[in-house]
Amino acid sequence: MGKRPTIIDVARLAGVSKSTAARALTDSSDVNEATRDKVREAARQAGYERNHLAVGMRSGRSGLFGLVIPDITNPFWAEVARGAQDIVGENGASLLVFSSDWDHDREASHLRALRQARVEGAIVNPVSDNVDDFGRFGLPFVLIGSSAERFPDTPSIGSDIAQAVRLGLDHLNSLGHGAPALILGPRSRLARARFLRTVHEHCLERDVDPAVLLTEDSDYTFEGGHAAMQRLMARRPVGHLAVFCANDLIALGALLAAREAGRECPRDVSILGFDGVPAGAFSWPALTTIEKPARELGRRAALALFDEIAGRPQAGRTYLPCRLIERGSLADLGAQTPLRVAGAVRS
Amino acid sequence: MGKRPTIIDVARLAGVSKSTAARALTDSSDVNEATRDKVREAARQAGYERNHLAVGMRSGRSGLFGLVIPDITNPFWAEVARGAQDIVGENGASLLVFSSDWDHDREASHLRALRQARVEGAIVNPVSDNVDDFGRFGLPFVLIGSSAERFPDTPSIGSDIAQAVRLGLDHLNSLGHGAPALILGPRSRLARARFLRTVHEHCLERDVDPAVLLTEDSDYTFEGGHAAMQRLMARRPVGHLAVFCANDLIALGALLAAREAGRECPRDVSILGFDGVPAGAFSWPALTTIEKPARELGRRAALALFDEIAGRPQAGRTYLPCRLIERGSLADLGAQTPLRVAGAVRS
DNA sequence: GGCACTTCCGGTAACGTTCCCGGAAATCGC
DNA sequence: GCGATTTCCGGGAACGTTACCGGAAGTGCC
Repeated sequence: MGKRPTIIDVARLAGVSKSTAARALTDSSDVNEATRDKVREAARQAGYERNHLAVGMRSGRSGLFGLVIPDITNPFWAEVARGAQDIVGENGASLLVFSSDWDHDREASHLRALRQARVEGAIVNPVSDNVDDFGRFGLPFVLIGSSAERFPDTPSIGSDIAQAVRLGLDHLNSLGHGAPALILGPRSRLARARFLRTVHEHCLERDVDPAVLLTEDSDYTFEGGHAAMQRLMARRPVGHLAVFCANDLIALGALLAAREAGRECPRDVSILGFDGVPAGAFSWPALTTIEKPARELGRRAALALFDEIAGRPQAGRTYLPCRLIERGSLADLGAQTPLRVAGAVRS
Repeated sequence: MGKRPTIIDVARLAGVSKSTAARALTDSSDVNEATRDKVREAARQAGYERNHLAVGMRSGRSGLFGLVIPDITNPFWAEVARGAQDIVGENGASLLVFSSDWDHDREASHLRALRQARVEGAIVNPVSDNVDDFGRFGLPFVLIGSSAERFPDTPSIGSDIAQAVRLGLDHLNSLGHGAPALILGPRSRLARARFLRTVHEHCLERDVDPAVLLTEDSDYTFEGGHAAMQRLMARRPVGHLAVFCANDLIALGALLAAREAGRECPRDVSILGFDGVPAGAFSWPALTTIEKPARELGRRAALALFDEIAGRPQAGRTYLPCRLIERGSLADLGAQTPLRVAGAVRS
């Protein structure tokens, strides 16, 4: 339980000055091979481990990085965290992880903690304008997630929602579905607007009137999806109903609502999710979905951060492509006239 | 992009010495109210934020804590992380989070990083004997999870597997099931032994011969559970089959296997999980399971760590009780003679 | 053998903070 | 109004590390 050995102890043990010990323990070339070995052996013997607090103090580089996400418990963000963790770790640094719960004050407090810990940089999913303060301190940071779009001037990484929506729509079309019904997120969310806009564009490109689109609002939860699907089915009681959900939780809720209503998936309804959460693989039927590259998002954010610190300025925003995961929740309607609104009564 | 203001800048701005500024900014009483306000105002104006690196250096308290878990991507461990994060945050400190991937070398490297960062303490799910080294450095730490049982001398927190198993068994009994079939984890795992032992005890207490127990080995994965359930059904092709699975992923795999075999749950088979993963709530039928108090585990581990640091020595091992979550995967066989082996052919 | 040059090493300062100590001023007791 | 006490503040050192500077040997060359 004695104090931890310092470089001075090592130097004494090796019979050299602390300067020489420091040189030997770093990669400095100004040191004799023999003395380097002697110092290394002394360090090993003393159980010496470099004090990063002191290093950070002297060099200004703490070896610490920060990550502020809404909730580490959310599988998407956990993947992001893992990706960032891996890259940061590969560079010999450590990651401080915080959960903001989408709360302004919590975020502010976490950002302050990060600054006080003298992190070398941070990855943040912004929930407010706190990040502006952050930049003002001259701290390098990279934004992540769809909410980062509000800050076009700072480097950020996100999944390519437009590409993802097109991917889903095209896949639905190829299976013989027309423009699907939509269960969207809350009107306040940026991602919702982008989602909807892309669907509209996709419709127009195919001469489908977007006004014919069937949409319901939800709140990104299982229960919300469940309720929205019930409303949807009430509006389209007959015919095959294809639904494109704004996330997987909604889709899972919709799946339950359909089954409760006696509408079997994928026979009577087709449900397409968006996210790629693990739970989607275990549902019945397993959920066909569009997977956001969560871990890669975290990796790329960390990589961008290192680039920025190294003086390689980053582009405004990078979009990473999403991937379709075909499982069992979509019906193959065969070669059938597409471009019709799903569930529309054919006269 | 200028340098960050130091306490000396604040002192100069307030027209006092840095000693006085330091006193004013901490909770020291040896300072006049007026000058304290003056310093506080100067600090605010300068945008001063205490440098925790320097504080840690001087005081030996870095304000940093470590968490080493197998995988932050695993929902159980994410919950643990969240619990620890919350408690650490409430105490004004920050948490360094690492994923070991159950790998010896990665764990060793993460523990070294923690020591070099001069964390004040760590919470570790041990995958090897690396933690022994850790203790030797005099660093306070708390173990977490079932693998911590190998270290009876160091404080650790885990879920009460024996209580959980009894809870499941009793519940099954109350629903008219006899001793259920078991899908267990790998033979190398400690948790498996404890699980099996408790089932045996439970049987003996009720004059059931444990030899009659139907068991299959698995590997804690969805695919493993799927395969094990197929073997189980081949051994008991008729009658209601109740299965107690060692974790939820296994249970979800078993659910799929049953459905594929045309055995409907909960009509023909009853499946009980163990863990409380989110995916269990979204399956069909939703999985009845025994929930480990993951977040509370993380909270209690952090609390125990603070206690230990504060000089309040911790007990060897603490077991936290698990909770039954009733959903839809268990049949109610009614008041029927219990204590029979589920699925056994009645002659 | 003298000079320039390289190689290697030790001393010192600095990073930003807090703690200890001593001293000046103010207050108190009589 | 004078010593004793309290209140408040400044100076200096220390935490562990690395960067810089200067110097002492050793080497090569003519």
